[in-house]
Amino acid sequence: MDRNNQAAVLRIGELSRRVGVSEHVLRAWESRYALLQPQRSAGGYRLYSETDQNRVRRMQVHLASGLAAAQAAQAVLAEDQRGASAEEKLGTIAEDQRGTIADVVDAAPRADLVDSAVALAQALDELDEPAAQAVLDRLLTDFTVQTVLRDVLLPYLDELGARWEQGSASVAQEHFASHVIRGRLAGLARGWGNGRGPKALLACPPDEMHDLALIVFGIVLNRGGWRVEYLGANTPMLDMIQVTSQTQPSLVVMAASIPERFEAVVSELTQLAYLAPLVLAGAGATEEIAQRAGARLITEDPVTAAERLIGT
Amino acid sequence: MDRNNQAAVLRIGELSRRVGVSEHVLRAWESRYALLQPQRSAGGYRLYSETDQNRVRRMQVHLASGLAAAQAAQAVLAEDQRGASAEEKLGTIAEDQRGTIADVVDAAPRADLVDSAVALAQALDELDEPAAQAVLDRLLTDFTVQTVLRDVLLPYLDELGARWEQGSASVAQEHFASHVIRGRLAGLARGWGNGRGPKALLACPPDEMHDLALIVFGIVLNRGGWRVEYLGANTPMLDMIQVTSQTQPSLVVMAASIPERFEAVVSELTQLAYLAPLVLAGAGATEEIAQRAGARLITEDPVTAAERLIGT
DNA sequence: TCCTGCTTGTCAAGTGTTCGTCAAATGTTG
DNA sequence: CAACATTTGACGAACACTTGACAAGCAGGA
Repeated sequence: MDRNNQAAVLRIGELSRRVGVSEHVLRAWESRYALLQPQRSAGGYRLYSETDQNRVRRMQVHLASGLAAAQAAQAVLAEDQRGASAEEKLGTIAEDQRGTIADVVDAAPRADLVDSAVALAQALDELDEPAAQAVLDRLLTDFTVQTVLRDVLLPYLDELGARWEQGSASVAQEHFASHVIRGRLAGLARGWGNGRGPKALLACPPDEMHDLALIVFGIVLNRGGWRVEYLGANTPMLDMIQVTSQTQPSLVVMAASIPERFEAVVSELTQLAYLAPLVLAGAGATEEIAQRAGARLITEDPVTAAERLIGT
Repeated sequence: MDRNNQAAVLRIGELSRRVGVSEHVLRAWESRYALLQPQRSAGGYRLYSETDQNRVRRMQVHLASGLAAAQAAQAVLAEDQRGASAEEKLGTIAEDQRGTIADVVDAAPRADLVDSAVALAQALDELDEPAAQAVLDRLLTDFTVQTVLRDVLLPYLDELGARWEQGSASVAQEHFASHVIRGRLAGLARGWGNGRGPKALLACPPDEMHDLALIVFGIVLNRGGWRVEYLGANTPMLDMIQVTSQTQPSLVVMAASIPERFEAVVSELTQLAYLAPLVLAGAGATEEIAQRAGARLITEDPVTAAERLIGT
């Protein structure tokens, strides 16, 4: 609604910086596929709006999912035709919901998954919570939790992280998306301490703030019958050691996004590995550190790793 | 309000010094983009007001975010057009603040509430997630959401914070409790961007990490029909300003636990207050800062404050 | 297997625009 | 009188535009 009549204020250089696509390519996409139709300044400079920025983002999603440029652009334009505004999007999705009641295991075709992934990325980028929740509702009725986590949420988080590093995602977008996703994950995690299966203790080492993938791991583990005890991001090693010796979990999992987080506490990790089987995970987990600490290593994505652990 | 008819007293040199923009550039922005329309002294000297100074500041914000000068100026002027309406709304909100306490009907006797609060604290302290969830389930069926938030969760969080400061709560306990509570709150917050009521933008200033009370505030606001847009802890002021000017909320609420968080960004808060009615909340919100920033103040607990705002 | 043709990202050259900066000559303030 | 401002006009670096071409990658066919 409020977002419809947007000011066209971005010149090509800035847009290029924000989305990480070269100016040449932006112009090529415009002339070859009519992906963008920027306004022009008095002197003939292209002026892009937020909508244009968004189109480019969706273009990138499609490219990443393997489409050729021409088809990716076509898909973006087709999406726009179906209703660019978030409100309309929500309506469309709501209507669609009566069709498929989801025959247990991923009955819906793969294409729907990609569509939804794109719609989710768009809604989150636009800070549109209702649309994002609607897409997530849809996903969780149409597909298994594992599929949604592995093929939609984790890839989106990776992509967001990458955009964040290159400066093309704003802090606001990152916070907003994290909050929405964290909320959904919390819902899936509810009661994961319950049950009679083996118990896993999950946490991130000091200064590590990214715990979403670890929560995903815990959720899948729990669905396989495990009990989960969760201490979250940035947990002091002293607490880890105390809690471990107190509650005696069958497994301790620590995740970090960069090796430095583990390296800073190798000696404590070693102690911890004495108290319970220890697994290091995340992009920060290296063979070398695991060996030094006497721990095991997880290199796959959290969902696959957890499934392996529960023997599915 | 007091911003409309301001004394125009700054000569160009002084303004230049204050905002760190050369006199040449100030004149260029005036002639090229009509960013400023200073009054003139008898002899033809430019005389600027606080409003002009503010405009320059916002111009700088947009430049810093990568816009070209012409577009940055265009954005500032567009904001001004809407700024007026935001001022009016602030008056409306002030009127709505008549006192109504609304102790809604709670089915179960008060004693049960206290019992449950104690049981919850115990379960959380013992890292017993199933027990904590069970108590929360019970509470939420027996009492209103508002009551649970105001009389159980918020007091527990306060107490935990206090124990934390004096060192009698472990990091593990603090993390665990935060995670469980955050998960429940996220469930209650689901879909809070939905609806047709006025929209509130919620966030914490840079370096402020405690956002649970702010989420509580948003939940109660949403139950009163408001839409909530949530950016969470540690949000850069640049993002606040951008999102505010983009989405035009009826109200912006920022919360911090200590005054330093606000002090560090007073000038940005002032800019923000110009874009939309601004409210400061939390233990860090002081009368003095609110006045300097041109913001309002919330001193009560989040639940009561939100109820007041929605006129319950 | 090689060839062919299409797609798509990249580059260059030459021209035009934007915007901060500067200078010169003149006037105002206190 | 010193310090401060005014206007006009112009300059150059950074930025952007268009046109046209080129090469890597990849499909399909002989």
